[in-house]
Amino acid sequence: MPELPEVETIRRGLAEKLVGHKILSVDVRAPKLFIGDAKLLRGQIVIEMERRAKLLIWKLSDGFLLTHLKMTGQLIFQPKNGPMVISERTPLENSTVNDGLVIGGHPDKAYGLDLPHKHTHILIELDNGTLFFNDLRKFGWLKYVHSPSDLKVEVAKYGPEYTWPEFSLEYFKSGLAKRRITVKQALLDQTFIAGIGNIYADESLFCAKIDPRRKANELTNSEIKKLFACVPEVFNLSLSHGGTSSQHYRQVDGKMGTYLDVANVYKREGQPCRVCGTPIKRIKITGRSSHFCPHCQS
DNA sequence: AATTATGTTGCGGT
DNA sequence: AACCGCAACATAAT
Repeated sequence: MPELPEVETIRRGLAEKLVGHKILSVDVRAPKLFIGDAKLLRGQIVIEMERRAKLLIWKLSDGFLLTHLKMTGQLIFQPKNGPMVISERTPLENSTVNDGLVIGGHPDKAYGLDLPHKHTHILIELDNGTLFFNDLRKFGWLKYVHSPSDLKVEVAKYGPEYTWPEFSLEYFKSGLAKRRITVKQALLDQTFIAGIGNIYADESLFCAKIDPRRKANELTNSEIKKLFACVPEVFNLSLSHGGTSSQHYRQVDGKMGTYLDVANVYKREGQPCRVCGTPIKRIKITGRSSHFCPHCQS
């Protein structure tokens, strides 16, 4: 899925396009993916767009719309009378690339943004355009809740955001000390820190020069300190690149994120480490790919 | 054909 | 009781 930098990039895009606009209608084609009564969204104004962990929170004139994109969810906005935009992982036949956008190309591909397509499950029509929720694997969802206390329940499980004062070195240290799992698994735990997924766990551990297989409770103080600084550093770098378009992630306007251009380890198996030249290794840690430099992170 | 994919959750075991 | 590992969810690309 989109991790924190991707969801935050989407949040900024949605805020720019949707805040102040009115929802005219909602078309739910896959009922399982909308929890609550979609009809209640009709006529509501989008007041504010927020994010908690990897969850998007739309503040509406009456209630909240929550969206979780999980692994392959997309939210793509096409303004009224706007251009037909198709974005593909690789440019398609008969398409032209312009500033990260791919225009034209094959209309039937799963990743195409000639919308709606077979993986478009929910359409939200607003007064200034249409938002398409596409999700190849159908793990993602939208949920309407009415009251602030309902919203509170939804976000109660998440650990601190990396920007919060609650995310202190002391908190980080004591959290790691009580976990007997690998440091990689600890970073992925949303109840410990909000927003890290597979990409940024690997990238943060490279930044801190820590082997992902190390036990969380066996890290030295100086390693913990380094990792504590690396998490914000990596997040902020990715945000400045609009996130990572590894496969399905797209910005709200269909553009890809370009963090992969500067990633040190993620998806770089066999390629030379940017620091020492040693080939990057990929191993499994509890079922998930983990990329690291065997020389720098030993 | 088997493996892989940006995530979370619920179940059973320790 | 808290913690941990793993299957499950659904679909396509390689």
